[in-house]
Amino acid sequence: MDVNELIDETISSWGEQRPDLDFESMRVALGINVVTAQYAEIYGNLVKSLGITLGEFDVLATLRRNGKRGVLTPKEIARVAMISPSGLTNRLTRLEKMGHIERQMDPTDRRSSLVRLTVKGAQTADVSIERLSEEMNAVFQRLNKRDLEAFSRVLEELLVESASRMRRPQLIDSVDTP
Amino acid sequence: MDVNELIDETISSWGEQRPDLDFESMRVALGINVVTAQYAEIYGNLVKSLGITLGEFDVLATLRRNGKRGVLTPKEIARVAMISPSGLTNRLTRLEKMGHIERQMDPTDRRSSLVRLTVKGAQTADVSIERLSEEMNAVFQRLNKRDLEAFSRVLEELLVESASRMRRPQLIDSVDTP
DNA sequence: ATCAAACTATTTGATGTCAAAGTAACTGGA
DNA sequence: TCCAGTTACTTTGACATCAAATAGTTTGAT
Repeated sequence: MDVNELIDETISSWGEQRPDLDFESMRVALGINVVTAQYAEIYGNLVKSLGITLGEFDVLATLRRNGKRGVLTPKEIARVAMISPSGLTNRLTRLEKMGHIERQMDPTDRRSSLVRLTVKGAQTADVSIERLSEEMNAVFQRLNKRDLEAFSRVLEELLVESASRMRRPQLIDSVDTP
Repeated sequence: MDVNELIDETISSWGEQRPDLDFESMRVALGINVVTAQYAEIYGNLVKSLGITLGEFDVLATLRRNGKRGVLTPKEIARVAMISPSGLTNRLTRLEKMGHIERQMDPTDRRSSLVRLTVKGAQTADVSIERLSEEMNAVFQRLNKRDLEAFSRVLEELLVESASRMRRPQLIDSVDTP
């Protein structure tokens, strides 16, 4: 069974079970989720053959965008790559073992360090971005230009909207816990 | 710094470093990723207060869509929820401990089992879907109807397109490995 | 009727992530 | 100068996930 049918089936069965609710937007929300998962796998496979994961590519790319031998602090990388400090430490450790980056002392702040791409790391980043951008362009150039513009507009609004809905209070109120 | 700016910055710095490549579609691809991550957090928080994760909700929802005391085999749940067999076993074990589901022997096939929602599980599924659909509708009703239609069209095409690009051969060809 | 192949769910082992605690270093007001 | 508070990264511990191996069951070809 095809993924679009799976989504259709989900929406229609919810409609039967809970006719009091409106599931119109859920179709879109489900679609976004599935699209993301599918392309994460596709893009992941493109860099897998270089021995890295998509998360590790993110780090290499962040450095590479800062120059051929890009240098950044872990803090800055974590901010741009939107990852937790501990997650970044692990990625850096793996990348260091693979010889893609080097960690140096920050001469101006001994708490901090400087992360630098090696030549190998820069090459890996370059090959990766070539493959990824080619794949992305191949996918998107097939789409209707006008629809794609509308798509981008909606994405931007969704991003802005999500920001305003992020931090909510969380209380434990399980259905059988008073 | 806002997420849209982060994406803009990423695209423009790639353009400087690799003017030979085309990053137009990458903006959209990045946007989809970030939108998904942000809403996963938002929706995750909505069910977190019920003591479950979004993945666990997926299982409860799959059962609930099959009836108030929905019954399905693990195999069928795994297919619809798009999760690995081992991942499902773990989710079922957690849900069983929480009292949301029961596992029974399948009388017609002793390799298999039947998973049934408890009353508590059905309640949790219902409260969850009410919150989630409300949140989704609140977000999407703000958007331009025509843009949203275009958005859905693009999503569908992306889903179809991804299917044809999924299974690719993978060889190790790291940049310094002959 | 037999048994090899296929199937279903679970276990195992490895990976990658995060939150929170820990370590070390910096900063600025008293 | 001192030191309380802040900052930067790492470590620890807990999870969730998957791929591969496993155990038990069913199926179908002979």
